[in-house]
Order: sequence, then structure tokens, then C-alpha cells
Amino acid sequence: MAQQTDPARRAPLSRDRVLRAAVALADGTGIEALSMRRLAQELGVVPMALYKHVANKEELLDGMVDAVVGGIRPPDLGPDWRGAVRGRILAAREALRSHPWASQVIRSRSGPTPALLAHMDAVIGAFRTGGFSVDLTHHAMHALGSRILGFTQEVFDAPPGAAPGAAAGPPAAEQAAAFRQLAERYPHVTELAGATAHDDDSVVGRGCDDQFEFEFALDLLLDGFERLRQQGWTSSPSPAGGRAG
Amino acid sequence: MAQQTDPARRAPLSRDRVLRAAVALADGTGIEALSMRRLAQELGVVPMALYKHVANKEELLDGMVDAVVGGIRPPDLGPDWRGAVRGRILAAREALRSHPWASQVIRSRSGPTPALLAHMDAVIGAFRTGGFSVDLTHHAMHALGSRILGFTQEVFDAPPGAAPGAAAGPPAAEQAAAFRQLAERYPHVTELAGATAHDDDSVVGRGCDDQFEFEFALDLLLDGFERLRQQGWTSSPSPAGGRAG
DNA sequence: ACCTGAACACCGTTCAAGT
DNA sequence: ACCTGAACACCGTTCAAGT
Repeated sequence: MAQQTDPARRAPLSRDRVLRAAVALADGTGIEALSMRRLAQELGVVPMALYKHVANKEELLDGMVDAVVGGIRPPDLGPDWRGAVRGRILAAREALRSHPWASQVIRSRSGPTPALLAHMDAVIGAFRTGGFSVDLTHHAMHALGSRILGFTQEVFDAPPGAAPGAAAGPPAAEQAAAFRQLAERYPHVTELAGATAHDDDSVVGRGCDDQFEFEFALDLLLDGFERLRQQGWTSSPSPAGGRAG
Repeated sequence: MAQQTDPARRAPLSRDRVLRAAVALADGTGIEALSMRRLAQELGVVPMALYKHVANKEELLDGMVDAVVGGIRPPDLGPDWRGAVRGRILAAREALRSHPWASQVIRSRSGPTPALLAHMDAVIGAFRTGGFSVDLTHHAMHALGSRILGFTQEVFDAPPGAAPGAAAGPPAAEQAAAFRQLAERYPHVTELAGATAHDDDSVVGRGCDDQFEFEFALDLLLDGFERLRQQGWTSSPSPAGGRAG
């Protein structure tokens, strides 16, 4: 009947088809379940067949990153640097939104892919066109860090659940006791968590609006950059003087 | 002669000894070379012996994080919130300085260790004592993200070397051609890299002062927080109104 | 010349057999 | 009761044998 459900199954393997399948597999089952063997199986192919299209797993990951980052679609951008930088960064965030593995994989790469260089070039260009010196642009780019791609590094990747020692699903009574001890030992953490998580059943959080937090910090940085630009800020104490150290 | 070089070799295994050896191994050979089997070998012990002291590799990593984060030694801190927050964060940076694997491992944990909770509690406490509302403190903590522990997420972990496609050590002529193409396609990236890396032989960088960049961004954020505190900023439009969404 | 199965050198962890 | 070797179910990649 639905024999044609996967029309690509019998199509000859190509680098593009390998990359697409890898992205889909990582999206569906998580990056830690992406193995060369598993990917080959998914494609109905012997593991070694993949090595005709990617040199090794590293190159596969590079290709996946390039595919996702290449999907950044910046909106029509006005002339002001702030809107241009902001728009590109939020577009990057949007492109990476449905690929939760992407940030982790990008980080683990040793160098930029072409699509990544293109994105960074565009953001740097927006700063420069907006009147930023090379010096200030450089430090601004560092200050943004991974935020340039629309993601930030929280302390943990996963939402904090129970304490690390505790196994999953402790009895309710024990949980209450653990909470009381937590509140006693870490009163400020508890206060913060209590104020933000009351919509949620989790002990230590969620109920945070990631998008709000992202834009909050981004705008704080952009405001800071603008202020320094207006001041003609330079990292060297005087225009002619060299940097100490 | 120097039979006593490693006096602990014959000492009975303990959780502490396991953790200490794991930290040393990760420091010396990199986190990717840390395996249960390798660690056991290092301790002169059969792999399964480790499982008497840690439940599994996850718990081993939790223990390593706690050991390193527990080593944060904040300086004597003045009463002002800015100095207190800044001092604690830079102390965290110092503690993690000689453990390059730590940031990556912390990130991969699913929840906080006790030492980590203690550190965060202290930083939150500094904000609150300094007159920050729970609301503003919450957003400030998110804005700091992993910076609270003294590290930031650059786009890549490793220093950018050659382009990802290129193998290690291409001939000089080919390298020059690749550079010309890079400069043509990514002019702004090239300009930035050229301005900062002239002390270095690398094409795309280094010559950046990590500590300077860290403090630059940190101070930009702390300045922003202070400004919002003075304004009595709230994420809700009015004190009585609820948040939209 | 191309393709591919078996093999290699690893993993983390289970489990049953030995003391 | 404790300890531990062999085994299991995986990896990424090499390599030689088959077509």
C-alpha cells in the first residue's frame, strides 16, 4: 500500500541527503543518539557507505551546522545599526529554535563553517556601518559571544529538576523535607525560585520566559555598546599609546 | 629508590581519592580522555572498583564539578553590591581557570551541585542586599548566565585555526590563496581579525586578552543592572498589573 | 574501481561466578 | 558479603576481501 511513503529510500545517497537525514535524526531523537551506525540504518545503508560523502563524523557535524546556520533569514533591515544587529541576532535565534542540539554542536566545532562566517561578517558589517570603530566592534563581538547566534549559555543546559543526588520520583514526604532543607541552606535561591515558579510544579524553576530573558540581556548589551560608541570609547588609554601588557 | 613517589597508590580507594584522580586526569589529558576504564587504570584498580564510590559516570562528573566549584575563594567583600558580585564572579573564574574542562562539564549536568547552589545563593544575596528587587535580580541572573561562574560562551570553544574543510598544515602558497578568498568573501571578519591578530601567526585570531574581554562584558552588564535598579525598573508595566502572556 | 563485511580498539555497565 | 573477570551492547573507523 503505502510503499511510497519514503520515496527517497531508494534514491542514491548524496551528501545533501546524508546531512538532511542527520539533522532530522538529531531533531527527533537528540544529538546523543546520532551515531554513524544509527544514521546509516535510518538511511537503509551500510555504515561505511556514509564515508563516501563525509570524511568522518566531525565533517558530518560541520555539515549539519552549516545547513542550520545557512537557514538564517534576516528580516528587511533598516539603516540603524541597532535594528540591524538586533534583527540578525533574533533571526539566528529563530533559525536555531527547532534544533536544540545546534548550539551544543556549534560550540564543539573547532572552526567556523562558511554560513557561520557569513552571519558573523554581516553582524560585524552592521556595527561598522553604524559608526563603530574596529576596536569597539571587536570587544562588542566578544561581549555578545554565542549570543550572536541567538543562544546564551545558562548555567545548565537542561531545566533544573531535583537535586543531583536524588533519584527520579522520590516520595512526596521526602520531597517536602528536601525542599525545607534546600530553603534553609540556600534562602536566596529559594526566594528567587519561589517568586518565578509558582505557575509550575517544579521546585527550582521554569516558568521563565526564555525569549524575554534573551532580549532583556541583549538590549542591555546593545545599550551599553551605544553608550560607548557615543563616548568615542577606546580600549587604549590614548589614541597614540600602546596597550599595557 | 623513589618508591614512595605515589604514596596513595596502595591506600584504600575512597570517593575523595577517586574524584581527585579524575580531576587530575581531566586536567592533564582532557575531559574526552576521561573514561571509567582509564581512570581505574590510573588508580591501579579494576574498573568495577570505582562503582563502589560513584554510582556511575554521571555521578563522577557531578563530584568533579563540586570539587572544583567548592574551591571558589571569594575575597573580602565590601558592602556595595557591585564589588561583591564582581568579586565573587572573578573568584569563580579564578577557581575554574586551571580546569578547562569544567565549564563544559557543568553545562552538561542536569542540575546544580551543592557547591554550585552555595555560589549562586551568595551572588543572589549580594544583589538583594544591594537593594535589588526579586524581579530584577531574577533577570540579572539570567542575563549573566554562565558568566556567574566566570566563563562565557564564545562561539567556539577552541581557538579558530584553519577553515573547517582544510586539513592541518596546508602548503604556504595554498594558504595565501585561501586567505585572499577569505578576505574577499568575509571582508568585515578579515578586517577585525587583521586588526587584533597582528602579533600572532594565526590567520583568524587569538591575540585577544580573554580576561579583558570578560571584564569588559561583565562591567557592561553590571552598569546596566545598576541603571535599572536606580530607575526602579520592573518587568511588569505597572506594580499592580500582571504580565501579559 | 568500487563497495562492504569483518575486525580493531575502544566505551559504560550488567551480571554471575569466585573468594 | 564482598570483589572482579567476562560479557553485553554499543561506538568510530580501518582494512582487506569480494565483486
